[in-house]
Amino acid sequence: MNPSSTFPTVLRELLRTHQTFLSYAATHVHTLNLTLPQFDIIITLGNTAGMTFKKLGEETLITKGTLTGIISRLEEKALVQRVASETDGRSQIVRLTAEGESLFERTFPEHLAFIYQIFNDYSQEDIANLEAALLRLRNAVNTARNDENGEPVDKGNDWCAKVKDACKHYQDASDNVT
Amino acid sequence: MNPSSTFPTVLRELLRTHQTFLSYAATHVHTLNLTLPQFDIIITLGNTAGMTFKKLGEETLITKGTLTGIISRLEEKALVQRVASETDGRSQIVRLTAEGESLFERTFPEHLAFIYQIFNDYSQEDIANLEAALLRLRNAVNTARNDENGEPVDKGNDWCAKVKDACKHYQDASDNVT
DNA sequence: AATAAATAGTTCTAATGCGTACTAAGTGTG
DNA sequence: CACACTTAGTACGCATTAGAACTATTTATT
Repeated sequence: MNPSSTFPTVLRELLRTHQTFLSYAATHVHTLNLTLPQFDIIITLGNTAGMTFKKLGEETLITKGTLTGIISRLEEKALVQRVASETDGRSQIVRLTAEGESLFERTFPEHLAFIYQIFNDYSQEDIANLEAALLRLRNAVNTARNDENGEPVDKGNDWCAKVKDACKHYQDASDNVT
Repeated sequence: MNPSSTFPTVLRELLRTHQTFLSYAATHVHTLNLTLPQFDIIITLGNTAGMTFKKLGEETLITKGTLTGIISRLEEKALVQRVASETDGRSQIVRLTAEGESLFERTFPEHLAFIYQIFNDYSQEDIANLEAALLRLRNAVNTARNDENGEPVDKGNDWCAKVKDACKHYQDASDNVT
């Protein structure tokens, strides 16, 4: 295959890296008898007076419908609790129980240490560059999405050729791996 | 917060970017009445004589247990079919039906075009660099995983200080967002 | 050849994950 | 005040997702 990267391969690498990282993080979290999203909630609520479902969902990237179930299961484990908001009758405040706080303080540094091993060979600059590259990609996706909704992007002949080229690379790649 | 990136923030950005991209890709795939994993299968089998479950799972990063269900649903839609392997009594070959081939040829270029809009402002070099950065991170995760299983990584005083520092940054970040 | 070990898929369970519909409560406009 | 409209969270359906247990088949070992 052509040595230069094509956009399908870089996106496949995004999925692969994401999955590999989650799998790694899970090996630690599962020793706590928690799922990854559950631990994410614990971490997010740690050192906090609690927050609404809406805010919690924004922080953890979990949709509200999914969040209801996760919080309920954490409530069954007595790690978090729902408290009615005093200022808004629609809102629930989710916060850690004493047991949840205790778990957070006991396991969070340990978890950070576990994760930190990934970056043994990274300098501060390396990390910053990686984050910038990811942010650029995310912004590019959002730009594409907005263009999709608004006026269509300019799709000249150049664009068509590039897509066909990328298509060819992609199919070459899937061909020679029998 | 400190302007330099910490490893929790870069990993959060990895999740965010991943999610944003999937969400974008889904807007197109859903117009085909397919889920993202289902379309991934179609793409992977396109221009191919078919492959075993094992290979298909490796290509698409889907575990075998999950794959069974996805293939069954695609079979119900008459887009793929299971064929017993002639060389190995345990193996099933999954391949596109004529209808599946047709769908692939009709929609794949269109899908690439949709995805390609993301990279409007990327040069070939930008893409290669991004892929390299992701690959490096993935390799770093795998290294950490192996170190975890083998002899423990050197955890001197330096390491401890870094974790505490990162911990502090992380908590600062979650504090100043109410 | 007999047995043990590994492999390929299926089945099953618990927990996301997303989207839609729904209820309750707040907000805005006339 | 009456009305539509928005918002916060829940309920539900469908499709993953990982992991463990299971069956059938192959491979390795003696």
